[in-house]
Amino acid sequence: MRMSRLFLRTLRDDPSDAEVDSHRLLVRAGYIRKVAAGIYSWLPLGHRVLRRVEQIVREEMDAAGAQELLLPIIQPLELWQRTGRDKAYGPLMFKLTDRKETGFALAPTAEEVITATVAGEYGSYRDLPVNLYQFGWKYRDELRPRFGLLRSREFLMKDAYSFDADIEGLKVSYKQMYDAYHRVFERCGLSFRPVEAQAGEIGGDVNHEFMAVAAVGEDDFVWCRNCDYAANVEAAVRAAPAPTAVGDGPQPDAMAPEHTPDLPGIKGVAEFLSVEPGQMLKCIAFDVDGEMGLALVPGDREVNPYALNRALAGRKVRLWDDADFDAHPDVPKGYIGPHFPGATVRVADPVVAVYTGDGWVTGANTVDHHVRHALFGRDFEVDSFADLVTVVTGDPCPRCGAPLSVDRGIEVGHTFQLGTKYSVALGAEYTDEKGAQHPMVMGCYGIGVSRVVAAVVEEHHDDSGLTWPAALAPFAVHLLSLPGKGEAAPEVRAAADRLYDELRAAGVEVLYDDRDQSPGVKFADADLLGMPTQLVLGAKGLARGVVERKDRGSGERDEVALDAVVGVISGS
RNA sequence: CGGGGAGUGGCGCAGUGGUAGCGCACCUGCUUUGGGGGCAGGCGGUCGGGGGUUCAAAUCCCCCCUCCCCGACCA
Repeated sequence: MRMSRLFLRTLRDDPSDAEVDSHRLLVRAGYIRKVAAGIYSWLPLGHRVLRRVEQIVREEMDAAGAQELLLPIIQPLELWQRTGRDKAYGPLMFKLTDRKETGFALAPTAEEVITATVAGEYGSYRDLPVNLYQFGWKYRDELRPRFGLLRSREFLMKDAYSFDADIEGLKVSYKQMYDAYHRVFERCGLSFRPVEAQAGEIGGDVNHEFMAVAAVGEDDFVWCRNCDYAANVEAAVRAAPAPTAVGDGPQPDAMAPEHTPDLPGIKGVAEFLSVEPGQMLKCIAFDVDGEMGLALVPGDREVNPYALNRALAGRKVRLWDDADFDAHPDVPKGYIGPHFPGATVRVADPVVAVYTGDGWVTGANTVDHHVRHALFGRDFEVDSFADLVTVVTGDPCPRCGAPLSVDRGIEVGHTFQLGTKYSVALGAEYTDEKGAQHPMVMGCYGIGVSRVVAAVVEEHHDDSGLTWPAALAPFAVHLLSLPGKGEAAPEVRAAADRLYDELRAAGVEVLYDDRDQSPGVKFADADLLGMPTQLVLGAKGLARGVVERKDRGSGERDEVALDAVVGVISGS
């Protein structure tokens, strides 16, 4: 492509509304333009990158045995009502009506359509398994679109759906997708981890989010650098310390009340009483089926609500908020102790039972008072122990014991074992060998194709601009001609034209800067646009029969003989 | 939706009641040519929209819209 003809305008200044590097650079380099909040146009260079990611995903999906199809973006609302998800999504869906007032939605995802489609075609165990996928624009009216392509209202998603006869089949289909995802993100040049995620309302046993490690990511996730353990913060656990029995060692003094005026916070009390926050016992009130419960954790830790829910499986658990405290003026917020008489359920982190020699500093159940020397087994009891705390960096890995890390990540893909929720609701059933009817067992698998582009930029850029991995670059080579105005100018121009033609004839995709611009402009644009290899042909080089080559990523330069460069670049 | 901020030419910005400006980009000419050169000339803006105050509004008042940030939310 000749740059003189390319639809491109680079910006010298950063766009004022871009907060993150991927957004800033993709706009500045002329890859995308904003049309509305969270809605972008993909200009020619950006479009080529998007198509590259798409093609990588397509190849891996096909290799994994999935079949590509294309589902509609406009979907009848009636279909969503049959699964109840019109309400679950609510205002997140873009809705519209046709001239007959029939309701439609712009696809936020496609479980309903694909399940209805399969239900209409297949009905025998002989048909299964089948895995279908598409690349489709998805629409979600996010409360707050932000970070450019990272959280947009319109985005390109690869969504795949597997249909199996039973759970065992689903697990096979799931593994194929899981492995394919690894290959996709490796080929895209991302540093990523699949993390075990909290099973959401969709249900299903296994659920992975593929997180690209990035400081601007919106999700925290926990992972072990020593083994393969990785998990969403909500689902993450740590190796729990073993409780030691009461009475190991000398008993501390009896509980001693201390006056701690106007100090409802852990930090203030710890300073006031000259103890570490970790020596304090935090008692968090929650509601469980209308009863009051207490979650007991060390003062320097946070209660993980999801872990609390797991600990009380089967019961409805909700942490108290301000309204609950307002409704119970007898409960001394900020001064609750583990022995608070109003609580009927007590769940403690295992650390609470560990003998500390001096007991815990905790609330005295009276406003403005705390106590010292609260001892588990003597001064208070609990109903059960559970791993309740939110994991932090340095906690021991539950599998190998090595220190865990908590990092930010961008969710570039997810895989779900769905089960039969959609097949039951939409009648996707099959007849088995004996003539009995069963709902198909489904999985769904998404990759945010446009989000991958942004995630790759977050990982592959520098101060000067983009530094594309070869697999995603719009062009493999950026050829710059520097003819100058000297006598050699026509020769340089002709030699660059010839090189451009020869490279293309050899199958190399090349962006050719044939513009009548100063060298500085061409260099700056080449670095900004970020093709992996730059070839510079100027008068001096031509006189010596060489082209200068620069590797954009490393910045390394060398010279290649003009008559050898096509072979070197094309690898032939 | 709550809180904060901003809408002035394609991009970045200045302009607090009195003739709409600057840099970049774009066009013309000259000059320069290995890291966003210089000189000269030029095109381009109902100052987000509507209403109001005033002799006079980008500027003050009211309403609305859009965009950005923090939060809540998020398969």
